[in-house]
Amino acid sequence: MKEPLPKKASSEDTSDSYEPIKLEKHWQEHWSKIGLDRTPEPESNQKRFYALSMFPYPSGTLHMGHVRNYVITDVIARMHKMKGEAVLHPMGWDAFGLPAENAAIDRGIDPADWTSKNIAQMKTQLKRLGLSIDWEREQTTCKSDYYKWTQYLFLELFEEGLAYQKKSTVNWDPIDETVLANEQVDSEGKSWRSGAIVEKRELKQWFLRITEYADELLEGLKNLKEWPDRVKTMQENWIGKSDGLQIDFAVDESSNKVISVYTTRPDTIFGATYIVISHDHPILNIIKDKSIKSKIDEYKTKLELSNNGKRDFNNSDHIGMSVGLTVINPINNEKIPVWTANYVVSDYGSGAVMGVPAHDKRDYDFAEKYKLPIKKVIKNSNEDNIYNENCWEGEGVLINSDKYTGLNNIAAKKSISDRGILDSWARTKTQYRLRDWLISRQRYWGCPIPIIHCETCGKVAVKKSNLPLELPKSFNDKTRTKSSLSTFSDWINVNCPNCGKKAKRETDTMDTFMCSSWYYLRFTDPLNKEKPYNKESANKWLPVNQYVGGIEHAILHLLYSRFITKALKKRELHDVVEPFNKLLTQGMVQGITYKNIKTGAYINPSLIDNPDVPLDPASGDKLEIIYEKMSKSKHNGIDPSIVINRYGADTARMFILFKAPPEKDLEWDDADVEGQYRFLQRVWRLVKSYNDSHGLIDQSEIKSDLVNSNKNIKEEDKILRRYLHNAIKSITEDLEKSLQFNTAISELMKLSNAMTEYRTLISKSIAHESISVIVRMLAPFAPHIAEELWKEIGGLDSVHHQSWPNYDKNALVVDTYDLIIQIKGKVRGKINVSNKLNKTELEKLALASDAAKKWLDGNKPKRIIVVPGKLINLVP
RNA sequence: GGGAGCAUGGCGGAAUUGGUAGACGCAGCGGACUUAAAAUCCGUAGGCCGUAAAAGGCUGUGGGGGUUCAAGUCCCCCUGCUCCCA
Repeated sequence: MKEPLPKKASSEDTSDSYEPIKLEKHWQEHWSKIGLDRTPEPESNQKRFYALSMFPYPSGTLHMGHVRNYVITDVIARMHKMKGEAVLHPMGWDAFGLPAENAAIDRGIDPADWTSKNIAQMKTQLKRLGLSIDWEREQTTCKSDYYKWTQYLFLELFEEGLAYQKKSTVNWDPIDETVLANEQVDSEGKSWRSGAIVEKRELKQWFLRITEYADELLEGLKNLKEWPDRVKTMQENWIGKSDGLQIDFAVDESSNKVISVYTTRPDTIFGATYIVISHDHPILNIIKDKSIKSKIDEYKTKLELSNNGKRDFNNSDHIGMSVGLTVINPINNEKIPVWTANYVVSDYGSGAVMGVPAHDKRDYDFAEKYKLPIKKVIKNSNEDNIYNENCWEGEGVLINSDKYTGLNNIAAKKSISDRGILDSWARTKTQYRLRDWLISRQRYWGCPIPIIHCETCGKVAVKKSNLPLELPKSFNDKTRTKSSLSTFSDWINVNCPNCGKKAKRETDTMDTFMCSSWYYLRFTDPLNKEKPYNKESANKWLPVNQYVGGIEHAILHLLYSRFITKALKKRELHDVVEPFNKLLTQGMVQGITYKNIKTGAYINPSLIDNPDVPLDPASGDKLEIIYEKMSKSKHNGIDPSIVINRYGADTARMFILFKAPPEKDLEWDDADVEGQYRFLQRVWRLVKSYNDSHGLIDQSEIKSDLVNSNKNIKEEDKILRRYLHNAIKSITEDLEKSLQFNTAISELMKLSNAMTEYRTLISKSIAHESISVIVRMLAPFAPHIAEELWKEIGGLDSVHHQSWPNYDKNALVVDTYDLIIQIKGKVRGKINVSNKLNKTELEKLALASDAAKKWLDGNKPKRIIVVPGKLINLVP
């Protein structure tokens, strides 16, 4: 950050210069007083618009990513308000979660206090941005007036059979000491939060049956026309639908037992040289041989100790053993051995697969390692693909496959399936990659699961009338060694609501994604004391018209929310099918970063003498200048408050919108911020000079955009009106359709430049029209300066209560234009022509032009293409 | 390994979806104002050739090929980067 802006020269009249800090404070106070941002009760015929940003985790400080997110939503919300729509633009806090708990443990304070302090701080920072948020609808997920309803909705799911507890192998995060859902473990087997390698543990956990909605969630993607394809593809892959076949292999040692394997490649069945089952497959129980049994136990221990948390199966590190059983391949009665291996897990498919090493990479790796036979059954028809010819996963013609030999593998797939189904050793099965959503967390700072475990009655729901089930207080009791509800014995021990006998409360809390998967519903009816929300309110406002947030939630939050919406619809709590109609995933805000390539160290910019040739102050090494996501450890963060203190919120807003299209990463650059500040100053001076030359506007001139027309006005007026109405047209499209704020602002700049140029040349009425329009169009982007200028030009009421301008089609019409003359596709000249000329007339003029004379050498063109309004191409 | 996307001046980025490439801004350069600087205003600007200066020409959207009167935009191949899935 450079030195503070220089003070204005004392000779200047201070009342006349742009002082953003003072002005913004004044208007924010005023708006708050008049309740400008309250959500209106929509009139019956009024269009409704729900604008929503993903609500933040209250970490305590606002960062630039937040600023970008909320400013984007704010511009959209403000514009729709001006269009006369009833706008809902709320904000809340995703306030449960581990950072609060960890901070609280470190400092011996209550996470609730830590959180509310952070919220207060961030709210102050947010308010300085001048966001048109209706704070009366604020929600905080860790407050009991919110989590009461999270619990209520959990019970709805419980009643529907969508919430259940089961023992299973789960992802255990050893740093955060809690389990994680599959979505929350990355491809390297690391926790999305702590980054620790996740371990596998057998634990009893609560799940939500999201798999029951797998197909609906997949199908629903097709209707989300205004979601980025990228996000839809990610969800589609995550759900991972596959149509396959379940094939029974009879166990040779036990006449009435079969192992059912799941496969999408029945065409390779003749290549099966072994069967692989998961380590906990039920068939293992039939093994009598003690030495094999003890070996299997040894293997299981090894599996647990290997700490191989990598998700399910990976190409490397396959381990396994033969379990001493034999099965019969139903297609050819061949006997093949049964193995167990860590690349097969019990909760996917049937926990068993057939090993076809010649045509499956994982099977191939495993067979190589354990010297199992490899049998090719499909010939690679693609001659080019000679690499790794031992394992061919593509298409081809069957070989070594009895009567199916010679068939194309697609056809073979069908006939083998048909045969299996007919002989009843196979049936079709649709399989999903998606697993049920694990929502249990063994931590204190979360929403308690409202279930009581009774020895007689089993799992009993807390009565809805007894909600909220509040978290126990006195968190910082020094006697506790673990930060989990299981240590609060007073709280745990209760009487069963059913039979009255002694019982215990569930001590798991819910995944915070549960809290955030329904907040958009609560915003529609935020103060309801009887229900989570009123059905009519939800139906009235949802789906969210514009949702804005980071791409990192492409799967997690967005998939969970879609599921919850569908599940609650089934409970008839609303009629909403999809929660978010249009989605914008904004890019990161990156800061300039100085990195020493040799040591990998990030250098604090304050230690660098010459930013153009940065050197490591410790070693003298040349540093690399890169842009990376802002973070403390990289010393590249820019604090929004500092920027606002220096330039004001309007400049910060303008910069962040102008610098890059919203979905792209944005590089913070102080020099560009200055540029936006200068632009606002130019507009400021422009308005003053219009006032001086043309006087104040009259309110009646604003009521209708069409007070002026193009009839009987002078040429300069026509030209400026054309600029003006072109700007209205493209800015409106940018904000309504393409969400291109950068080009919208550049249109504002062009308009401002033209208005400066034509200032003294135009009539008063055109001056008034253009000045009123530019101030109104500036309002969503830079609300404070626009409000001040609105007052300045003589506007009544608030600029934010004015209507968004409509463009006048007639103003866009040009009388003459430059027709481009191309010879053989190259631009060789242009002629000014009337827009009334038809193709033949244009042709005639073009042929007579200097360019044509020069480049055609008197020859007649063979071909002439005329694009009226654009160009003419003469092809000799 | 599979899939998706991207590649435009010194920089961020535009380009009506096949029709004047480089809008708008930043940085730069030249000038005005000023004792000077800042701020502000005006001008200039893809590259190369050409000219005293112009005029003018050639070339140009990662590289190569193709379709078309016309390609940043469509098709094929290659290179590089990013993301997702293994």
